[in-house]
Amino acid sequence: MRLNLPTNRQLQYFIALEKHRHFGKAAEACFVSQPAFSVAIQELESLLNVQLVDRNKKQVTITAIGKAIATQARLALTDMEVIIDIARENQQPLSGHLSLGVIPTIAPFLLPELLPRLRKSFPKLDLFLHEDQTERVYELMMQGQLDVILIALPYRLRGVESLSLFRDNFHLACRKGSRLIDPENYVIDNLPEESVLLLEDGHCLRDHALSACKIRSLDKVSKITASSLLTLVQMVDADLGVTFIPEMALHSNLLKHTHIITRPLAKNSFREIGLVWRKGSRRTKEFKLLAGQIQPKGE
Amino acid sequence: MRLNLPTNRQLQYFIALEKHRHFGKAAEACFVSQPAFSVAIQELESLLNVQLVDRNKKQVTITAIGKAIATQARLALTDMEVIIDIARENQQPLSGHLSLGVIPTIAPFLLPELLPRLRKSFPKLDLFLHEDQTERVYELMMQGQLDVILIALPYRLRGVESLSLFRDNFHLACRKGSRLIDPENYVIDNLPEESVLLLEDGHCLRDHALSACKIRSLDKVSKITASSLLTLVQMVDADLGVTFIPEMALHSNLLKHTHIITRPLAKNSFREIGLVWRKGSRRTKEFKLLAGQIQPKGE
DNA sequence: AACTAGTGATAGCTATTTTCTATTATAAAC
DNA sequence: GTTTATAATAGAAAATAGCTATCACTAGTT
Repeated sequence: MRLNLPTNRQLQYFIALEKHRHFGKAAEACFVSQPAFSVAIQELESLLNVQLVDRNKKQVTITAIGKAIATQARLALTDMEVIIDIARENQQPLSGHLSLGVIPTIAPFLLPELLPRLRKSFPKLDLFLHEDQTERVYELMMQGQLDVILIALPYRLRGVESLSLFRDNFHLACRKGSRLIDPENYVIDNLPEESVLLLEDGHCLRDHALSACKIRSLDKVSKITASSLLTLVQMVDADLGVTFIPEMALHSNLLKHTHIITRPLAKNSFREIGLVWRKGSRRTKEFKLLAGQIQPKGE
Repeated sequence: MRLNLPTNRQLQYFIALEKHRHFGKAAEACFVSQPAFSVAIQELESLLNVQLVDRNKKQVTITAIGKAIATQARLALTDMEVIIDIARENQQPLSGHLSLGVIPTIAPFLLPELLPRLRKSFPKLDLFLHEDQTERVYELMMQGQLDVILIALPYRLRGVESLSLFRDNFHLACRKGSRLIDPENYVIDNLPEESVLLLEDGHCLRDHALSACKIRSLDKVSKITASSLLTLVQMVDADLGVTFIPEMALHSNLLKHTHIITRPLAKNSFREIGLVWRKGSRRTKEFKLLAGQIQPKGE
């Protein structure tokens, strides 16, 4: 029989193990159970007839030969990926599978317009969407689960390249005739205590809004938070407070059937919408092309 | 999910297809059925979303992109093999799996002594033996089915390296008191017609013996042939003819309980025993070590 | 010493993937 | 117009990979 080669799976698992030095964690990173992972590592060891890891001590140690093999394994897997790249380069750009992460404060405002346009311009594109907060889509991207993410900047990210698409200005939003504020003539710092409503922690919009409105004291911020823009708007409509809404949301029907009015903030009160991908990704060209398709809404 | 890579299997199949330009033959070379093979190629095409082969015409043609991918695939598989090599280099030489091909006119005379010696010196060696004629073991070796072969030289081979181990002299063998020949004083060319018995075609011993005895005319050679040395000896014992026996066979019990006597031929009447492997094999060192273990019998 | 937490291995079962045999479809050759 | 050669398809069987639950071992703790 032909010489038995290690499988990609076994090598991927082993490389994960070398990185995490922990079976359980490496297994998790590979999205398999720990037993399945352990078995795969054992298979690899028995196939190569070599001990790759020391499990003697409390901690996992990769043997010397294990390290050498991990290095070569990375090479082999990279070669495999190059096969994919060659195949993809041969195709039209933006065709085939592409997984895009979008944060919840962008998705409902940009996607309804973007998706039909993409479908029309790139009919062979098989888009997979994942909506989650910045931290989560970033992690998924770095793990290779997502190809590219559409998020709001600034955001502290490492190992990425990004393209800034456009500014998204913040607007003050309050109920018409609010007892809290006169929208035509107000000073943030004169707002009553706890009258600024924001999204709950984890949403970058919370931080961006805070930074945009240049609030001095967190006392102005309500302890009550909303878990979605929709809820937030409902709270403002009930005059429980005021908030700051990104411009792209204004052109949606988020504020329809409410008594909320909005006023622009100062010109430098904005978040930036950006497309972000892993540094050195082989699909950079495609991402730039994709970026060109993403326009601020309603202009 | 993590980016799906092509499997080694798919790449191996595709490389075979690129070589044979024929689904059925490539499948056979991979030791799978044609449907399984076809399915694997289709899987690869669908995974890469690229057409690798043109099946339009009567003949299979690899597309341009297919050729590029085949090249990269060979790279990737070589990397995989290097993993195996690294693992093996780390082990003792002559340990783990080794498949050895031996021809039938050597195996019964050298192996009974060789195998116990190997088992003792290299207890971790897991030897797989295959006995067949030179042409066949050579083919199996070139296909990667066998690592190394033990055969008689000279033999026309391409793409191999070899190590000559020792000379194996031919001896005349005839029944004691044969009516055909006086073993103490004979001339080959005076032998009666069809009195030289040889193995059937395909056995290299037939050609080596013919060349060793320097026979002038094929008229001396019997039309009756034997398919094994044992049969040949029985025929000589029945005084149906004479033959030429390699020295290693004399020290076996092949001639026990027969009335056959043997006489050395001229000094330059010999075949050479050699160990042969694929050119550039990464296990060359081991093969040379193995060669050192193979001794002429009974000296 | 017994207990607990942490970690990797093992067992038994299920789901998925791969392969096989048999058959079909299609195009060229006689 | 049949025959031949070749690859694709269907459906069952076999092999592989995965999961949950559990065990076994080690190191600290009580």
